[in-house]
Amino acid sequence: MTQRQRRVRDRTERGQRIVAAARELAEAEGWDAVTTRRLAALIEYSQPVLYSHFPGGKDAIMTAAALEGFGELASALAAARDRGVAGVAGAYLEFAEAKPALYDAMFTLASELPFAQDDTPAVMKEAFDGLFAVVEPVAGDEDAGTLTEVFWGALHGLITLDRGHRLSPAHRAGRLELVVARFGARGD
Amino acid sequence: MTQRQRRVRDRTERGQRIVAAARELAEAEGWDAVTTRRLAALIEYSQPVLYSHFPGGKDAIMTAAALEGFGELASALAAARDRGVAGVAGAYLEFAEAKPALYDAMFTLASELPFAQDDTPAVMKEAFDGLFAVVEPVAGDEDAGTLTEVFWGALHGLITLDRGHRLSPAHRAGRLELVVARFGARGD
DNA sequence: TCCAGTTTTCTAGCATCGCTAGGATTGCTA
DNA sequence: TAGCAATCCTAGCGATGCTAGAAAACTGGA
Repeated sequence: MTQRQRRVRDRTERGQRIVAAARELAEAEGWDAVTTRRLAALIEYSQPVLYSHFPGGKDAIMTAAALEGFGELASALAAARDRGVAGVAGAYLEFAEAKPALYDAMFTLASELPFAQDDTPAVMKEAFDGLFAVVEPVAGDEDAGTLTEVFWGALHGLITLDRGHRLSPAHRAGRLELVVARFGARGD
Repeated sequence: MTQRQRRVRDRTERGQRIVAAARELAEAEGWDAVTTRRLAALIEYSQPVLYSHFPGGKDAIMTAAALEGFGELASALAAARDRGVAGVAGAYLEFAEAKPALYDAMFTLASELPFAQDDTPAVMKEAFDGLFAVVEPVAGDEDAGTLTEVFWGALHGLITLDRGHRLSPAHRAGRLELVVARFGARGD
């Protein structure tokens, strides 16, 4: 029986290696460079092995990477929770800047990951809660959930626009201050 | 000489037909469905003709479509200018909802279009000015340009997150109200 | 009107992509 | 050790963006 255990362990390890290789390659050269052939070469197996781990193919691998990302984002936000809105906003931007390809997988691509629904994965809810926790105290009359969504949207929008070179680099620090100023205080 | 004039006119007309066909197909089936072969079939010419109009290939066609989009967005924002921050914000969201594929081409894809730089196309500056015009009066002590960028980021972020089914549909109207409430008034 | 020369257009093909069927190889069980 | 089952790989399909070189159409001068 230990043989069987070792085999399943090897299998799960290989699945993780696939995702890890995909993330590494994506951060280095972008998701377009993550092809099934290169991925297979990196893990030193043939292409079809990928599909035995992820029947959904490349999209499923990206989704798996995105889920890992939500876990890491949730941790980063939780660690900054005691530094309030400014701290959490900074941690969010820092995460997006440190792992741009992963951030893309989480939000821009892989849109079949459901959010704000019953079957939303737990890590995604935890990430959202990391924002909610610091927004809720300053919500005032406004609905805290809605305000969190708007706060999140502002951070996300600034990140994607900035990445597309659509914002002035000179205003970069000022934008963070302004988001915090507009969302970190009671709005009534 | 009129022969030559007719020829160049036909050429530019065909170039516009290419972009029009790309936009139509993209709105109907998404940008992935916009292949050079289908595009060539739609304009009733062979594939290489596309490259005589747009040497950059598919990316260049999408960029041309995006530029058209910036012109249309600028018009929409200008028309809503007298309705203040709320009106412009509403017009922006309306534009993004009415032409989702075009909006993607403008912001998510085609990121080689430079913004906030010297060689930024005029239509892009006009679109930005459509936001700036209503934000500037309520900037107070804050830098109006930076505030406009944050306002823009909030709108853009909400659009992209909403499109990826990452926000609660029930809060949809509330989010617009909240953005306006947080950005439509002086923040000092 | 006809014939070069130029411009425009098409046919055919390359490399690469995601993905999969079917055979070969390996490991497990009796 | 023989047979079975799981695993893996080779080979290939259709489709993608893009391009070289042949074919066709148009141009302007005798």
